[in-house]
Amino acid sequence: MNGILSRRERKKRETRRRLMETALRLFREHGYDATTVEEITEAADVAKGTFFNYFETKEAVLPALAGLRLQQLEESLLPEHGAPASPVARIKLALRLVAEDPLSDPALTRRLFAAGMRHQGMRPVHALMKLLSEQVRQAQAAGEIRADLDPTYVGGMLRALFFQQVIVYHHGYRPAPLPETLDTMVNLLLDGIAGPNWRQFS
Amino acid sequence: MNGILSRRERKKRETRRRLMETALRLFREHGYDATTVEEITEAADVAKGTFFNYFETKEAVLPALAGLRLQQLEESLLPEHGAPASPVARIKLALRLVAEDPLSDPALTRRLFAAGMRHQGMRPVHALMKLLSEQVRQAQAAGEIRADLDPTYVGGMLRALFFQQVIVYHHGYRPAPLPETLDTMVNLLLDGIAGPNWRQFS
DNA sequence: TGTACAATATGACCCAGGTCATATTTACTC
DNA sequence: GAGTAAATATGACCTGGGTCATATTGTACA
Repeated sequence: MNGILSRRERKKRETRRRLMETALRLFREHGYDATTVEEITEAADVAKGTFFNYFETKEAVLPALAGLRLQQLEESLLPEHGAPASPVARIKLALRLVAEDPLSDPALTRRLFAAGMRHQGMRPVHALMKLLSEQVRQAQAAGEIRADLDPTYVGGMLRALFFQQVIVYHHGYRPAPLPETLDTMVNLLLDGIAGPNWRQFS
Repeated sequence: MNGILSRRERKKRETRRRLMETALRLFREHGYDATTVEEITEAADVAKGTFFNYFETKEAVLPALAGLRLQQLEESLLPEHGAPASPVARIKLALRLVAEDPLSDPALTRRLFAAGMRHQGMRPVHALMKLLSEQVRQAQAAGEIRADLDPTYVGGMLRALFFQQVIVYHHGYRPAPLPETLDTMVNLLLDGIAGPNWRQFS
């Protein structure tokens, strides 16, 4: 044994890492659809079948990639790293950072989102939702968000609205630069969209 | 000519209708993935290639089917047909009806949503969004929703949250029956999720 | 070092979605 | 009806995702 990991474990991780890295590179170079699994494995110097030992489907690489990015992102949300004191501000920051990530080009974002829904799995419950839920929890503790709501529920809302926003933006609906529209979206969710006559009915 | 339509036009519509109907039946009988395009065309008594004269991809049938349903649904939202006077109540009603539609079984809903995102098209801008936007417009006119918002924008939010809700529900997150959770969701969007300390920061 | 077992890698193969050159049908004109 | 051009139907074919029986590699233990 070398270090704490067996040779097997080291090779496994290395192969997985190489596959993910290669896939991302090729996706960005030639587009998601134009990149075949065989091209990925060829470039990563393994056989085609090996790919499916590491990922259930071609689409499944995307959540894995996103997971990595979010792990890094999670750190920049720690107060020690200069993140805002207000949890809500941190949520806005997180959304802005995710939207700016190179992984978030139009095609990949759509695919990533679709992959997050597809399959009755949703098992690695898209990492973004977990991250957002945690920030929501903190926002509730700070009294910035109503405490009677399930953080997971609100995290899910934020995630859904985020993707809606980003996808629509990439489709040409651009009342303002993306970061601003994301902030607006969060504010809207906080303040609500009710008009003066709402509650007269209910 | 018979009626106002040429034989060609009649046959075309009939074939399209038969394909959609057959597809829906088979999807519901055997599931979306388990149903092949060839099975659909076989059952509809046309050649496989014909399918792709009518729909760009297998997935593309779903938006087409949804469009039909929504057309019917749109009528039940007219005041003449006993719909509530409050536009917001009509929005809630619409969401409940869509969720109850047989087309909205778990697998198909996910697929339908994914199809709505996929392809840089999004051209038949998912009919649900159009329907919701229109109701939002009316709600704004009635003062139930803030008038300074773009109805399309709010319609998009509602659509995104609706799907999030339905999918999560089908995944086992069920604090209450689906119709109730949908109402709650709309109320939450109306009232906002801000806590007592919000605005102290901004 | 040898041997037995488990984990991982491999690529031939299968299958279903999607394409396309060709055949058939419809519409229109003389 | 014959001729012709356009619309539509067709199914052989291609492609790439995903499977699986088999081969290879790593590990454990004597």
